[in-house]
Amino acid sequence: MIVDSSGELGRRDRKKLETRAALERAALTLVAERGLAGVTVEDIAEAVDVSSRTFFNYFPSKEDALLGSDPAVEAELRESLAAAPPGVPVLQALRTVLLAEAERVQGHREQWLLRLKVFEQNPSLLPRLLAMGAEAERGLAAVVAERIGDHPAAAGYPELVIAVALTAFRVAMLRWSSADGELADLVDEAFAQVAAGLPDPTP
Amino acid sequence: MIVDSSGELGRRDRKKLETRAALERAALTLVAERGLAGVTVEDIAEAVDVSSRTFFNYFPSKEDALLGSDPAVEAELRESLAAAPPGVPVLQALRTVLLAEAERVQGHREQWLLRLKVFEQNPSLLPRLLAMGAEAERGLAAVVAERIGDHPAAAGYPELVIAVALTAFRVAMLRWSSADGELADLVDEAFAQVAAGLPDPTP
DNA sequence: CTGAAAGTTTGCAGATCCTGAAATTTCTTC
DNA sequence: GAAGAAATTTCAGGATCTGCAAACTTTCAG
Repeated sequence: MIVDSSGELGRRDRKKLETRAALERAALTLVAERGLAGVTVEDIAEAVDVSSRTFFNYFPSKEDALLGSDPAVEAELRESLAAAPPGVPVLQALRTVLLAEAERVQGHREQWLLRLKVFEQNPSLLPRLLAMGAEAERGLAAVVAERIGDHPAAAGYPELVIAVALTAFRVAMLRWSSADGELADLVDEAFAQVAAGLPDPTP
Repeated sequence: MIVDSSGELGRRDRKKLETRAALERAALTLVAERGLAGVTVEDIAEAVDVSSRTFFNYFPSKEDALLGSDPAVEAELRESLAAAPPGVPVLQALRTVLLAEAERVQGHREQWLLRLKVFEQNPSLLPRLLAMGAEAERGLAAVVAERIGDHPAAAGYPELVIAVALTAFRVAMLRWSSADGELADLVDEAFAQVAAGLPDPTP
């Protein structure tokens, strides 16, 4: 990636990003229309007017084009978490970080709703959706371990708190996809329940 | 499935179960030896001396043979949960149910450790591992919804508590795979932390 | 402007995955 | 045993995905 002083990309990299985005868009819309099995990689490549070999230069599989996973986002989550002031409890820090992420997702509402719709209609994709979090988990758990220091009483805590936090986020997203409202509110609500120890809701 | 009065299976069904188990075993050991990419479906079928088409009669994909997922287990989890006495809080009921499940897993320690080793060495399988829980989630969430009744304050609670509980179980399993000890203890510990609202561990 | 370096796209060959359909074998039941 | 049900096999074929080398585009230095 070549970046000039003002943060602009060169033509080459702009084209790359555009191709990638176009492939994602095409994959999402086509699969939304015809279902996962009704769309071949060739169809997607065709729609963007590149060879199917090129598709595989960008995504390792058809499913991956639908995920919208972005290594840059992961890295940013890690950095945000690491940047939280020392006194803040881990769960609280995660809540803040993921609320910011929720705002971002909300910013691409259209695309995410389409994506979630595709996931609903093609349950075989759910694994990948969950795994998207899973990849991030290791890295985030390492940040938490760093943060709380290394002592026996904390064994397993980093993995657990990260896994639970991402789970809360995911559940909030699925809720958000089937009802109107602010994703951030749903995320916040989920964290509140987790922080309270998930007591039975009182009618 | 034909079951005679004493709960025994006929020859046909015994063979089916045996074939299925043999395919799982072969898949696990071969992949543990050579890695996921180093083993073809044909290799697995060959090792069990069936045609590769038969493999696909049992498992929809190579990965699925490694999962050890069992619809019967899911059903049992749902029933156990539904059978918990009315007064018990949901999280507590889940703890009990999953502790029992932990004992069961511990009973197949060898196979599960091999399986988890395979997962570690082939991260592309992690999605499926997570998804195994995901399939169960819907059903379990429905049981929880039934249990707590339907009121606005509880929106999203069933999905959240189930997702978190299964996450806790999964984290405990991963910990268990890399250290000796009782899985049940690790599960219990994880639930205790969740019930306490995941406070920072005190050094 | 020009040519070389670097990076991207493409076509192609080929292994593997997975599915449908029909033929064959194995098991159950009468 | 013979009929029928169920499982397995064989076969054909479409789709996924990878490696490789050729062709093309962009970048950049001179």
